[in-house]
Amino acid sequence: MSARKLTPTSYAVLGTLDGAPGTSYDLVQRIGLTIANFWIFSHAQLYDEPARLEEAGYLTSVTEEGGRRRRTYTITEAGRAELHRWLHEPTPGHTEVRDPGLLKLFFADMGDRTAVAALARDQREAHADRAAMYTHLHRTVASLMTPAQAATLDLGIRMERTIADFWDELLAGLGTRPDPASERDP
Amino acid sequence: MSARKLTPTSYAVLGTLDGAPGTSYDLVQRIGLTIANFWIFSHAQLYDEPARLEEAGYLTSVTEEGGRRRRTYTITEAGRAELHRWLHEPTPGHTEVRDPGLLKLFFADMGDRTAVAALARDQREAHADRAAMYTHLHRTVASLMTPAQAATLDLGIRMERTIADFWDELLAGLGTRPDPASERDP
DNA sequence: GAAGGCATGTAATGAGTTACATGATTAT
DNA sequence: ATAATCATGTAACTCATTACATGCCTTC
Repeated sequence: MSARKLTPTSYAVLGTLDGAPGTSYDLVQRIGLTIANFWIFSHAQLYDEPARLEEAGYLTSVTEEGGRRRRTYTITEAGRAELHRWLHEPTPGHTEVRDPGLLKLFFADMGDRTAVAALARDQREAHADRAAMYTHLHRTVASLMTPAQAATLDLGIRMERTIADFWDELLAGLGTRPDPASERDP
Repeated sequence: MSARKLTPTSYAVLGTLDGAPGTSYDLVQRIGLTIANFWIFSHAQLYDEPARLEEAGYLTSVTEEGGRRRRTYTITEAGRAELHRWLHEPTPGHTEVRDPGLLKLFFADMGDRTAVAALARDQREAHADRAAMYTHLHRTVASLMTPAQAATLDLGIRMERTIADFWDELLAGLGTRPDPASERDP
């Protein structure tokens, strides 16, 4: 029950367990379908973090007797209180857009047309695909989400579109003719 | 000179030192003004990582004799080769948008109008400010950047606007009149 | 010539990733 | 009944963050 500063990981776990208890594997599933779209937590983190939160008194767990000895976590009152405290406190920290493609662009030599164009094409496709995927998700499962969850997905769509457009325009700006080496559309 | 997988941090350092040698402090400055806008590396990382890169043969360093014993790093041929290899290799991994505000929204109870509205207002301001700041930066120092660097900044502006708009619309959707300090709904 | 801040670095701790390991379940 | 895959967890390692420590330079 030692004090420690909670991280975004902690709140992702607390928030996910609020409302329904679950095992680490459940967390992997629930978070994988939702939060992981914008903030990735590795599988192992979702095993470590609940253990820490239990140690801190924000969760309790029961371990299955037989077989796999699955551990199911439940949020405590203290956990719920901490979650709500966090929800109401001012939000510090700025948005990081950790995008490997963007990092590459930063160091790219615009003179190297082919390399930049290849990067731009890849990124455009990847982000357009993601935008489409989210849009589909939004249409199919929005009804199962809370309005707030649907809203985050909406932002996800907007951002992917913004990024896809950016690469698309960058590509156009390169004066790229359909490129000999590896083109798609006419 | 042991092999190891390089991380984005590694490439940020290699890329920044390509063209001009520098100390860790120089890295802090150069990266702080540019890359840190979308991908933050802590001060200590920029001391640790060059040491690792030297160990791996991608950098060499000379240490000042007197006083502070400053260590200046220079990229090696191997380092440059690795940087270029990376620049030309396909880019895996998807964009993470690590935004504490967004994480909060995900768990927010839309019924709690005041809390959501407060969050939305804060975020809208913060992102609008950032968009303005980047725009200013772009106008004033774009000429000092490579076109690729200016392009990343351009994306930064677009993203911040997208996010600011999102919060703005969310706020409007809550049926919020201009707000006297903290009201509830009619 | 003392105070305050910028420059420079390290140590301790904590978090995150990768790799490994194995138990259940399903499909063939 | 075997292979394949899903579910579950831990261990080892690498990275990142925070805190600390101190040197140097400016300014008053």
